[in-house]
Amino acid sequence: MLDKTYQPQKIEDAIYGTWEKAKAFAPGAPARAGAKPFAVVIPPPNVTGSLHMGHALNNTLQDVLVRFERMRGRDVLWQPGTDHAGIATQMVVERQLMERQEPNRRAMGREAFIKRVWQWKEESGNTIVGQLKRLGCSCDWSRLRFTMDEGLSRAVRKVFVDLYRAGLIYKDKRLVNWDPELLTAISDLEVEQIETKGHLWHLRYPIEGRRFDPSDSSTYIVVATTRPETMLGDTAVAVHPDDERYKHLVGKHVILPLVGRRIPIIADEYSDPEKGSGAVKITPAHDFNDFEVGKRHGLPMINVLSPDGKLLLDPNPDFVQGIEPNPELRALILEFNGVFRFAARKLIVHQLEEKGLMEKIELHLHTVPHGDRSNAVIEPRLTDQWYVDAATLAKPAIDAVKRGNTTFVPKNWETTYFHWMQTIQPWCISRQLWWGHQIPAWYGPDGKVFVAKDAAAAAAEAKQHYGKSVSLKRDEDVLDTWFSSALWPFSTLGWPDKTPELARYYPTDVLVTGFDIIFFWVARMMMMGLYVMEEVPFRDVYIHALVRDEKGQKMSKSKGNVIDPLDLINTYGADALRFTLAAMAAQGRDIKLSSSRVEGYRNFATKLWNAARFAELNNCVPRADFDPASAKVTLNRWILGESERAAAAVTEALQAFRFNDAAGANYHFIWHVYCDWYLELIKPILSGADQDAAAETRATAAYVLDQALLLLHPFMPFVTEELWAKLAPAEGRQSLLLLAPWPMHRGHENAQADAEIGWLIRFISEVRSVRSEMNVPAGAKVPLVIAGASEETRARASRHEETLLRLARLEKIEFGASPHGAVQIVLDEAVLALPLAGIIDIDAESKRLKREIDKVGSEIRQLDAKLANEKFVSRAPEHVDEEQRERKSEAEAVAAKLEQALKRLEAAL
RNA sequence: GGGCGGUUAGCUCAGCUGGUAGAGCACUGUGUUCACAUCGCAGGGGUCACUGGUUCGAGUCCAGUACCGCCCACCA
Repeated sequence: MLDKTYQPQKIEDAIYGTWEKAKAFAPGAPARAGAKPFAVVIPPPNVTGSLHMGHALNNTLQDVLVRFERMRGRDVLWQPGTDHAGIATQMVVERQLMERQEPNRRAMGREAFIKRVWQWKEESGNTIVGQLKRLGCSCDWSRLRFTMDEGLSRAVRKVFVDLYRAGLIYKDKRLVNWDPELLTAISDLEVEQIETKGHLWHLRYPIEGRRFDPSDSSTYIVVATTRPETMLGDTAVAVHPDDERYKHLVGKHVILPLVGRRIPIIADEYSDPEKGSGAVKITPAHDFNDFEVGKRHGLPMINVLSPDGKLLLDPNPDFVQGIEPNPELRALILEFNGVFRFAARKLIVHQLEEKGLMEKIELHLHTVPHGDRSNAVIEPRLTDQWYVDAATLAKPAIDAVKRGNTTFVPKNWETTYFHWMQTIQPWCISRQLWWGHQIPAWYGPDGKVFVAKDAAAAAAEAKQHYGKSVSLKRDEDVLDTWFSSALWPFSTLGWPDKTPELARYYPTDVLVTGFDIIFFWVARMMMMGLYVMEEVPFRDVYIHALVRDEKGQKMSKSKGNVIDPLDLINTYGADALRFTLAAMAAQGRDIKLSSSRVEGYRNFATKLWNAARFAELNNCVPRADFDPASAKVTLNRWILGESERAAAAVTEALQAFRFNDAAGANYHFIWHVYCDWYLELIKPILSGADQDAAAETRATAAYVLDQALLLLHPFMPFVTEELWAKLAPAEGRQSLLLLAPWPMHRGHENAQADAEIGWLIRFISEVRSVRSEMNVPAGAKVPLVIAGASEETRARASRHEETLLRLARLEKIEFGASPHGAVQIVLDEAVLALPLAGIIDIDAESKRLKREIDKVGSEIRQLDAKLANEKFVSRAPEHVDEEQRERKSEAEAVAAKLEQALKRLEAAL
């Protein structure tokens, strides 16, 4: 016996255990040897992570697709795994060390630290795997991979070496985005531009050879800057070549304040006469634009900041270029050195003000680059780093999407993809971290680099190069986490080995991911997949929304607005959460999740549960010998057709990634068709005298419930699997629902049955509606007279008499003339009359009829206008025209009947 | 500065290729009929942001306007 209500907590774990025990998620079952493969790689969550709403959405959608295709007979591989998430993980462990007051990373040394991270990973790294299971994900966990597994690491090294040899990875000294807190370079994508209220300082740079006088503007040139502290590294002032204000100064020099360095005034088109003062200070070592200007003009590049963002003025020839070191300068260096960059800003502004070198200070709104992990202000910094020639790799990746080898859903994301790929910059892949794939590059005594798959290979190369064995030093840096993620679709399948899985499941079928990582991940998988495998990594990319809170805010711990999916699972069950997310997946950009929605779908699961309970109580058991095509009872023929239509709708929607439509079709069919109507309508049959009809109905009810479980399973796997098992299964029926075959179209629709049951439903609805409107007590049974009934109506009414009596709460049904003082309902050709004189208010009924007449009347007027319009008649397609005419004649018939009804009523007065 | 998206019932949102505006929640009335009160039945509520255009016909296509949001970009 089923419990009275569905309690997900009681069964979910057990159900999942059953699936795992049956190894039901594993691909390659003998039964599917000839089947077409269907492969999906999971976007690997960070090992540091726990399940958040974004994961819940992402993995629900994948699981829906995967379960759908598995049921459709495909040989499904859903490849799971986790990502080592370099910076994030390293930060977590470092924080842990700090909290426990243990020696920090540097104190314990690289080897010990990495060991510690691994230890942490083993202990708590896979919590998210358990959480994905709670969500119901049917990944093949036996194939769980981690980006730092030996196999995947080997793939990383091989790709690095191959790209290096092809000239597509190279080392370069240029400005990078430097995070002064994490002490590493980061890629452009990891920089967030944050709008900040700042200042624009207008500095006076004295012109060489003219005695500086604050009141004489010809003795100096004004430069505007948002970063006065970098002036210590200035090596030029640039003006636009066509700027008449400054033309005469080009070629002259200024004396850099405080420092005393002599720097040129140069003409460069980078300088924008509209901005600031029109003259701009050039600091090639601390600004991306200035770096380019510096290269064009051969300017020195003077670094004035330490890696951690403190002033660092080395009194070496670089810094003092063009000046003799002098006591004053030495004093300045002593004062400035080691001052943190923001304090240095104040210090320098103050000193300039004192010397009359500050023209003015304006408030200024501008964007300031921040590290997305540390949130520290990023410093452009001149360093040696490794780069991927992304522009070259991007070309085939662009073409593949243009040719349609990979398709984005929704399509408009392709625009975003193209735009970024076409303007792609070199990808900085080295990170000054410890946790990650150490770069397979070794340096000889003279600094020559040897890139090889391992130390031995590098040593061999070096030996050949130097003619003797030398000791090599390995590059200390690790690779950007996304480098290994980019290989995910093939590295998880065993590449570089030629595994059977690689041959069978690459390219994968669909990638499901959020739009926030199109650049980070999707684009890079495209580039690497095409380069390494010479084939796109996936055919479709389904881009889903971000989940936000009820107010549309991005969920974040600091805002405290995080909804934990596990809380929702605990309260409402995994099925309810999954169904909610699928039902809301249509939204283009974001999903505002509210728990009332989840609660509503929990109720839906309960509804289904109770429908199953009804089936159980009424002995509706699936029968192996039941043939839907042989059903005779109209009601059964109708629901079989409805079931077919629902199956078609769900199938079609899922094929088109229209998750919300698929969920909606299920919801509507199960609740509003099967429960609201079918189960109510069959009650009289089940308790009726016709044993054959009752038996057929029991079998049909069970069969259609099975169909519903099948169709709903991808969305609500737990409750459906549980019910599948509990409803005494028919022989030969697949014992696990998740492996059962998806409903196929068999053509059970029957127009006659649809018409008859449609009539029945309208009959009941109309009577109920009028009863309610007329305030007829719900419990009161009233007689009903059908006037003007056709033969068909008479037949239908007698066939369904018991049902009508029960559901419309009627005392009896008679045929004849509409009695006086009755409430009258127009139903097709007939009039349903409820003789309620004495119970109801004749006046109110008269008003009701008049309202109805008005409504139909205005519809007729509208249709008339349309049909009288010559243009409509001549230009609208025939079927539309016909439809309108038909609608009009129907409306006119109804109007006539209503008029008659009103007359009869008034006659009674 | 570019690009993209949003504006539909009190709230959160559906509405694919243009042809009588939908769902969930909330609300109102009513009901303890033997699956379900996590429920049933009935109902109220929308000039689909605004302006113009295309069309026989526009929530749906086009142009523009106004707010809101996101992404990208080196703007001193």
